[in-house]
Amino acid sequence: MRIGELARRTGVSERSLRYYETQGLLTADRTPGGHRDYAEGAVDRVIRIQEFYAAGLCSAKIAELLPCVRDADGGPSAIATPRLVGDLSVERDRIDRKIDELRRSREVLDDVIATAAGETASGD
Amino acid sequence: MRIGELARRTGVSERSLRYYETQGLLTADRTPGGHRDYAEGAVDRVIRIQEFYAAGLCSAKIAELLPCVRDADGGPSAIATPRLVGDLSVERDRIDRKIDELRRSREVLDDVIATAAGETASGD
DNA sequence: GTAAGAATTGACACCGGTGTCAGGTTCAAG
DNA sequence: CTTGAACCTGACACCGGTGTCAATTCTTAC
Repeated sequence: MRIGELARRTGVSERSLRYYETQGLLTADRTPGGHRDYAEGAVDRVIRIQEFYAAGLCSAKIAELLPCVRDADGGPSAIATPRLVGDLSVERDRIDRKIDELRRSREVLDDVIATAAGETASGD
Repeated sequence: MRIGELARRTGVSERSLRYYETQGLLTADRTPGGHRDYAEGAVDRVIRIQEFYAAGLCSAKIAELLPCVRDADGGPSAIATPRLVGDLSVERDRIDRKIDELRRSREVLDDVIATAAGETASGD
């Protein structure tokens, strides 16, 4: 598929898709004229990339990590090197802490929202 | 307490503490010479601010939100306006989605790490 | 062949919290 | 006093994924 369709199907801008390619996260065949031609699996891959970005990983880490991830299409996946495993463990711990932080903030927001709702309802 | 101590106790840089003040997130008395003098509650407040930042809220939203948060010292808290409640609900939903994303990424990382560990252990 | 839509590369800018440096002032201990 | 640590303000820069514009080129349907 072409970049426009991939952008539409993933909700990711064409700009970002091209950027991913420069970062070694995403590959595409080329038409004789030079237009990118993506495989079907690119959709899942792009979504995964976005998740990793959202998790706070940088392009370089994602580039190392992606080959080790079992895809939906079950291709053979690489085995992470000990160094990468160490890095990923650090990231995982960071993510765990981040989730806790988010949960705390979420609860505070909920509390503020609930309090306002209560005041509105009872009117005192 | 002085800014140095607050920075040490919260793990937040002096630079950031001063920045928070410009954003209306944190106040401090001043010594006759102009040095900041923080109340004891500043520690909790700074930690809360950091959590909100980590949750993806911008300074302006945090500034609106903070007065409505019930502090540990139980001072009277303001009631969020309907507009703010709307904004916060949007933020809360965003945080919920983010937590889900983080969880997914965390599982993938765990999988990669576990796979590598298994290969290392069995050696095949 | 031609026109319109889609894609290409390249460059510049943004966001916004934080790091850091400079030059000057205040504080506290001797 | 004096001295060194701590603090003050102001300014500049960064990060790094993304938005956006410009000038070309490719594709496709008529």
